Amino acid sequence: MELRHLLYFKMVAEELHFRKAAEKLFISQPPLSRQIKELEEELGAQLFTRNNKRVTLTSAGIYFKKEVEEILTRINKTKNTVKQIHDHLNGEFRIGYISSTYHPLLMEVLKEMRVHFPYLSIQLYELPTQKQIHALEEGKLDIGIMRAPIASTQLTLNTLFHDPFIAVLPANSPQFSSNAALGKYLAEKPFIFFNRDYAPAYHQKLVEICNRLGFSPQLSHEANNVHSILRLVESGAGVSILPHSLKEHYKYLQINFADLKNLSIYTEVVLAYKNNNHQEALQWFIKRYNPTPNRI
Amino acid sequence: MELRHLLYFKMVAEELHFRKAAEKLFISQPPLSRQIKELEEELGAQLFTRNNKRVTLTSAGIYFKKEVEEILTRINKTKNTVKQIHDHLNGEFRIGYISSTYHPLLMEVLKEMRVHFPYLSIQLYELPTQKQIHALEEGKLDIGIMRAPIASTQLTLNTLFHDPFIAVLPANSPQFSSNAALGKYLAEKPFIFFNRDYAPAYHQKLVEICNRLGFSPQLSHEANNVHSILRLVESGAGVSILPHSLKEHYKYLQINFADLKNLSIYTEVVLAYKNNNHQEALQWFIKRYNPTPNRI
DNA sequence: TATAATTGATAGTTTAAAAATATCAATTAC
DNA sequence: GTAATTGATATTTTTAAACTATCAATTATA
Repeated sequence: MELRHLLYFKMVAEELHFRKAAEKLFISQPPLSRQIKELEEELGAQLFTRNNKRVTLTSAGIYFKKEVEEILTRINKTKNTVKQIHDHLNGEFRIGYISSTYHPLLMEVLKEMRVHFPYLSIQLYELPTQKQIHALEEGKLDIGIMRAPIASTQLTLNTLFHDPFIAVLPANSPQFSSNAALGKYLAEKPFIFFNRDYAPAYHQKLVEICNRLGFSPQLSHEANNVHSILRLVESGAGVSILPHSLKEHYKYLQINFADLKNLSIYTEVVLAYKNNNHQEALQWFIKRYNPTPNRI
Repeated sequence: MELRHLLYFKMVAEELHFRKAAEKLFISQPPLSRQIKELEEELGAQLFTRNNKRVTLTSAGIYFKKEVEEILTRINKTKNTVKQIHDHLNGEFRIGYISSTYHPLLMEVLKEMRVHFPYLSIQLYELPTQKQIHALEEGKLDIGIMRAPIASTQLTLNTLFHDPFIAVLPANSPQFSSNAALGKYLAEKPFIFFNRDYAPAYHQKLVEICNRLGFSPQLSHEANNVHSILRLVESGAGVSILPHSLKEHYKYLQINFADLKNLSIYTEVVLAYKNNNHQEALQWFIKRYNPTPNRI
């Protein structure tokens, strides 16, 4: 028995007409009759009754039809999945990340990943959260490192860590004994923000922090990149508030950091990927990529 | 793609060695390599890595192996079931019944059955309950009409009806106003019983009825067939107690019947067949054969 | 009722593809 | 460094699928 027999049988069972079935199968009628006969002989069961004018399924044939349909469906599904697994391991793997991602860890993980998946072309894209969400939904990214909240039912989220905030000040700034004193200082300086459209939720969070510190920020500069903001602060262009985890990665800059005490506002950094995506490289990345700095 | 490809793949995946696999498949190595290559091309996925000395499955191959094994198992199961359905419809159907079965109904059902299942050879066997149980368990009967109790975990039971008992007397017997009067009459007559070994539970029940009527029967004759018992009674050889339902079917005999009042002892008539037997003819018979005389 | 049309089966031929044989290059083991 | 072992390749042989032509049986229609 071969799949051909099953395929031919299915068509005859649907058409209940050898000539029509043969036509649909793009073969002539005699070989079809022959194949069905062979199948019946191998099974040791009659599948059709031929009244020389009317073809009908026997009980065995009815059962076989149901089974064959399921088997053929299963085979096709398997073929597709196998192709997917292959492509996922031999194609591209696109990672999105936000500018505030801790790069040394990511670079380390990528180095290992290239050894594990030698035929996979791994690509990095620095993108803001909103753009990552769309790219993930459209299948243009495989995984994204971004900030909550993520409003999408198509994506599965995986919390990496909760990050508190810290004030970023020029090198000549004084020390502050309280949030109030810090607030007073920040209120009088030009405030460097992330672009509102670029990261709306993040922007909103910063406004809330300022309010809690007792002031409304003077929105003087806008940037859409952590590095740019830090460079602006260093040059004395103003102050800002950024995720705490960055402090460790920018020690070489001539700036001061000032803790915000007892302020339970955090930014949540997550891994996001499309629901039901079980591709091997993705699963490997999720398992391996676990920065855990300042985890709460 | 053909089943051949799946079968060949499975063997190579198990052996991880083309020559050994080819040997086990009773073909030479080159065509095996060719078929696997064809399969990989059709799937668009590499299934094996060949390091010119070591064959291993890729991730896609590992997945495919699991699926192929399940698919091939499924196909084999389907083949067996189809054969079974065919054989059950084109082979024999053996029905066991006890002598007290109401024949006109059974004959009517069989007539219909032969129309419904024209290729089925339907065979009847009059057998006592115990022999039917063994025959069913051994697959020598497909269904049995018999009396409870049936002590077998291999059989599924289907109650047909509960039958009370009735006394069978010669034509010259008087009328009785009470069970006590009847008991007194029966006590003095030779009692015709079913053979004890032949139908032990039934025999036991009759003894209990006699006790309830206030006497111990004189076991003069034994028979193993309802018709024989009735003929013996008709000839004046003695009296007996039989299932009530028989009264309707032996009206032509020169005998009297005497009801046993308020005696809640019944014999249960059941259909019995092997557990998990879903053969079409059996299911049809169970559904159709439903005598319901004296149902309680 | 006779004739034409339609059905699946059969016979014989052609074609495609699976399998066999012989051999190769690459690797491993000793 | 040599022999043995591996899967791949080239070529031929064999198998079997598919084709064409035709048939007998049945049904529809005039």
